[in-house]
This record gives sequence, C-alpha cells and structure tokens, in this order.
Amino acid sequence: MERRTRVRFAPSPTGPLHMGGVRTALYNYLYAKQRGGDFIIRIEDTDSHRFVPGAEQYIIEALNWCGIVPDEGVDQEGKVVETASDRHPHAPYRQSQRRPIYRQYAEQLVDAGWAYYAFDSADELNERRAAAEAAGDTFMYNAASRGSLRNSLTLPEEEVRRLVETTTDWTIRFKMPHNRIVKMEDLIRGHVEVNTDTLDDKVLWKRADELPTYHLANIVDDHLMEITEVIRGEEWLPSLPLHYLLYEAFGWTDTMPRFAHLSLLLKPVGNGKLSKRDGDKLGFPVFPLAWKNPETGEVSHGYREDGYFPEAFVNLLAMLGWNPGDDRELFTLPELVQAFSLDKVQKAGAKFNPDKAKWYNKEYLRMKSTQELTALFVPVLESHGIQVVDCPCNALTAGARFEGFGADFSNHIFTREYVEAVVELVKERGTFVADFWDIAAYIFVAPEQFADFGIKAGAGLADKPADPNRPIDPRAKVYDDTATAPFLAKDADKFWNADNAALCQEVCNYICEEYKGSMDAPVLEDVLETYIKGKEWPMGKVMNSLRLALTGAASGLGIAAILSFIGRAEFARRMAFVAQRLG
RNA sequence: GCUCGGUUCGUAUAACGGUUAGUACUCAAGAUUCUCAAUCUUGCAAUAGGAGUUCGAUUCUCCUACCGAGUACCA
Repeated sequence: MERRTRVRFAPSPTGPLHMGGVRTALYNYLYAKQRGGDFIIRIEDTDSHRFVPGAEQYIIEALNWCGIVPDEGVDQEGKVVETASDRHPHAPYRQSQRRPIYRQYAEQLVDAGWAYYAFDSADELNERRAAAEAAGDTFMYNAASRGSLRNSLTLPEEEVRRLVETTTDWTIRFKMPHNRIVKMEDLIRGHVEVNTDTLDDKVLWKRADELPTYHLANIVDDHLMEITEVIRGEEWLPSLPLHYLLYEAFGWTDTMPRFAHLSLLLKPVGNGKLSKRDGDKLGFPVFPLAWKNPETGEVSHGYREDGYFPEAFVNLLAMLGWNPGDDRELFTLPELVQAFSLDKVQKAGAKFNPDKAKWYNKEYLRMKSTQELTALFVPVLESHGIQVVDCPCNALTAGARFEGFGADFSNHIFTREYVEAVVELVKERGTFVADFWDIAAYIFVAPEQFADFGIKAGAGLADKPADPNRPIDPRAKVYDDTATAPFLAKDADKFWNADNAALCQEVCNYICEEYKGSMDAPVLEDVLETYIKGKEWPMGKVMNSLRLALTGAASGLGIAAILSFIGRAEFARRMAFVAQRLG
C-alpha cells in the first residue's frame, strides 16, 4: 500500500546550477535517503531556445562534488545511471529524449474536454496583452477571453481539423475551469486555496517543436516515474493549482505526489534573491563550481575552486532554512540524512551569510587530518615554487641543510614530514588550505621585504614623516615624536632599532654557536626565555625584533616554533640579511 | 495592478498560549601570549505596527505596512 519514496530534482540546463538549486537538490536527496527511497535527476530541457552547452554536465558534476548522487538519472557522459535493482522502466531521464511520449497525453486531455487547440500566434497574443495593459488591465487567456480567440472552442470543427493537420504553429492549452476553488496542501506551508478565475489557460504542448511545456512534461513524467513527493522552489507555488487540476484531468489524483515548496535564498544585504552580482560584489561564490560562460568567456567563482570543502558547503546549505530542532550546527551528509525533516524547513526566505559560510569551512578544516590537509597544501606550495619530496635522501642536493625535519632553503626543497609539521602548526589559524601559505610562507622562504616595523595599518598615526636619524630603512614609518605618537614610537622601538638589532644578533650567536641542545619548539622556548631574561633584556623587544628579522612581519607564529623549523643555519643567514638590509 | 506566499537580535534560527525570549555567526571588551591568530570569559542586540480572542499572545484571528514569487508557445 505504502509506495516507495521517489523524489526528483529536475533542473533546466540553461546555465550553471545556483547554490539555491543545490539546496533544493540536497533537500530532495535527504528526504529520499532518510526514507530509504530513490533520488532521481531529470533534465528538463524542453526549451530548445535556452539550451546552454555544458550546463547539464556542470549540474551533474556539481551535485557529484557535493556527494548528492542520483539513484536514477544521467551520468556525466549522459548515460543512464544503473542500479542493481532496477532495469529503468523510467528512462530516459532527459525530456528532450522523451518527446514522443507527450503529444498523446496532451491530446487525451483535448478529447476529455480538459484542453483545446489554440491557433493564435504569439504576435497576436502579445498585441492583446499590450492593448489590455494600455487600457489599464491585464489580458488573460482564460474563461473570460477564450471565447473571442481563435481556438477549437470557437472555430468550426472542419476548420480546426484543417489547421491542426496543415499548420505547425498551434498549441494545446489547458481549459482552466471557471470559478472553482482549488484546495491544496503543501508539506511546508499547509493549506492553500486559489480561485481558478485568477489563473490562465496555460500552453501544454507546442506543435512548432513538438515539445511539451514545463507543466505538462512535469506532471506526465512525475506520474510515469512514480514520484511520491515534489520538493521544489517557491517560484512554483503559483502554478500548483494548475498541477492539481492536471492530475485530476488525467485521473491520477490517487497517485498524485505530495508537494513541498521551498523558500528562496536571499542576498546578504538589501532585498531580493541571491544573484551572481551579489557574489561578485561581496566576494563570495554563488555557484558550487567555477563556471565559464561559453558565450562571453566570463568566469564565475565556485565554492570548490575558492577552497571550500564539499562537506562545509553542503552543511551550510542545509542550515539555510532548516534546523535540526536543537543547537547542533555541524552535520555530515549521513548525519543530515538522519536529522532532516521537512516540517523543520523555514517558510520565509533565508538571507545568505558569507561570514557563516567561512566559519563552516574553518570548522571542517580543523576536523581534517594533517595528512589530508598536507596533500591539499602541496599544490599550493608548488604554485609558489616550492618542491615537496617524500624522501629526504635522494632529492636534496649535497650541502642541503637539515635541522630536524629536512629542508633545503637554497633549493626550495622540503620533505613531506616538514610540510606536515607546518600544517600541524598552522591548521588552527586558517579558514582555507590556501591560507596556510599566507600564514607560514616565511617558514619556506626567507623574507625580502620588511614590514613598517610592525606598526599596524590603520593605527591612525601611521603617516608621520620618518625621522632621518632614527629609521634604519627609508621605507619604514618610524616615529620618535613621543608627544604626538607615543604609542607608535614605543611600538616601533619594540620592533627594530640599533639596540634591538644588537640584542638579536647576540641571541642568534648564542643559539647558533654556543647552544648545542634541542631545536624543538618547547625546549627552545625555555632556552630563549632563560637566556633573554638572564641578560635582563626586555622579552617583548627582543622577540618582536627577532620576528621582524625572521619573517619580515610584525605578527605571526611563535619565535621558538619558527626557529624549530628553519634551524640554526637559516637563522644566521636571515640575521645577516636583515643586518645588511636594515642596519 | 491582480493572485499567492512570507515577517523573532545586523544574519541564520530556538521557544506545548505562561521563559529574565535561548543558541550560532558577526561585532566589542577582558583574560592569556614574545606579537598576531586561536582559545576562554563577558557584553551589545529581536518578537514589523494596530486591533481582537484569552486570566495570559512571539505563538490563534483580522487589518495595515513592508519583503518575495507568479502573472510567457521559460523553467
């Protein structure tokens, strides 16, 4: 008695799939999997004018990346997806390939008095619309007007037959009943009623290309494919009465699917639905994968290419308009399957929040293993001219300097172990894998530029002219006017000046020549502290100056950690460089 | 215009008709540190407006406002 759950995602291949579309597909998938049912992808390509090459493949690939894989549908090569249990009585899954199916259904409706042939040309109808609009009202092709138009209800039978047989630009239209209240149930919105007089006689089938419109194809295919629930975007709610009536007209009410209409994804700021433009403006992708417009060549960002994990993308999408009923926010796909419920889906549209999206990625990044992150980081390193080798023995040149992990600074070669240790150190600090480079580039490459002595941009006082006596580098913004910029003068002092330089050099000499112990970060940390405090030097000054010398920056990783990576020889080299550069 | 849908901190959301209206993101402050980040603590901040039903309304009803969708031989 209970039918097997079967839902479908039915995109139109008119362009790349928008993240809102992915969410719709996701909800369908979750609903089906939770009930042990089937998730089907059906390509609705009945509009021959709007076909975009590559769009269908894009859609499949995008869903695939998210882990939303169909039980039935087409794969990336356009082949029918096979499952063990099923010989696909429902195929094909592309509506353009189902063309022969639809005409008979449309004519069945004509025979039953639920539809009629319409011979009005598009131009004629546009004229009527324009005229009505000029007169201040709206033209609708329905009970009120169909009696005065050219169709099989007004023309003599002979004429109708002649036109149907000899001309090719007619359509079959649904004969919307007059003054009937259609009562509908939506799984998310509850009871909805509409009077049919506010609806028009929709075109169901077009003789010109012998294709159905969405409405006919949708009902026929959902019926033939034994769909039990239709979960789709809110934009379809206004045509739900038509769909109800079509099921009635076909006599399929007993197997009519249940409907759920999802609210839209809205732009982060202002009003309106999320669009590509918002993404460009605010710097976040609106598409799952990057997309190159085949006509303009324009490339749009994708979550995948921007460094998002598919798990994070799926998770954040799921939480946009749905909640589990408790405070949990992190869900894997299988967990979502478990927890999902249509009655926890929000009725109102959800504004997309790019900050929260990043937060999700950060959370998933932290959950990844160091090995996995390293594998993703290696290509980033390579793009910066760094070579990563699996074994330190052969690949490093003679004279390569090793300290701990294995690094050859002069030839930009590092072992995987070294990279893994770096990842371990920085994984808490990034949102994307690519951030690791920004955080830790100086672990691989010595700095050539030095920050403005650590003075924070935006500190508000950073535009004073440099004192010719104090600064060591003409580019540096250093201040000694303690009356007007005491904070900055003090801070600049902390980072670099002749005194600090001397102290740093002493630290370097000590570590590189006298100190023979371990270069492990925790040990080194104690050693440095003991040494500096023993000399009664100010920790802050020395450490920050060292950081500037070693990294070129005023902020970043701990000094001991940095030294534990670069080792004594590189330490000495960088000190020599900074001395020559900054004096 | 008409039809349908929607409205809780800036955002996403929670709250049997009874709560000091909760949580997360963002933001701010403090703690910590050699700096930054992370972390921890604290804080800012909401029931669109008006009637009605009720002992009691974020929750139910109606009106207004605002937002969205649809109004194609597009999906």
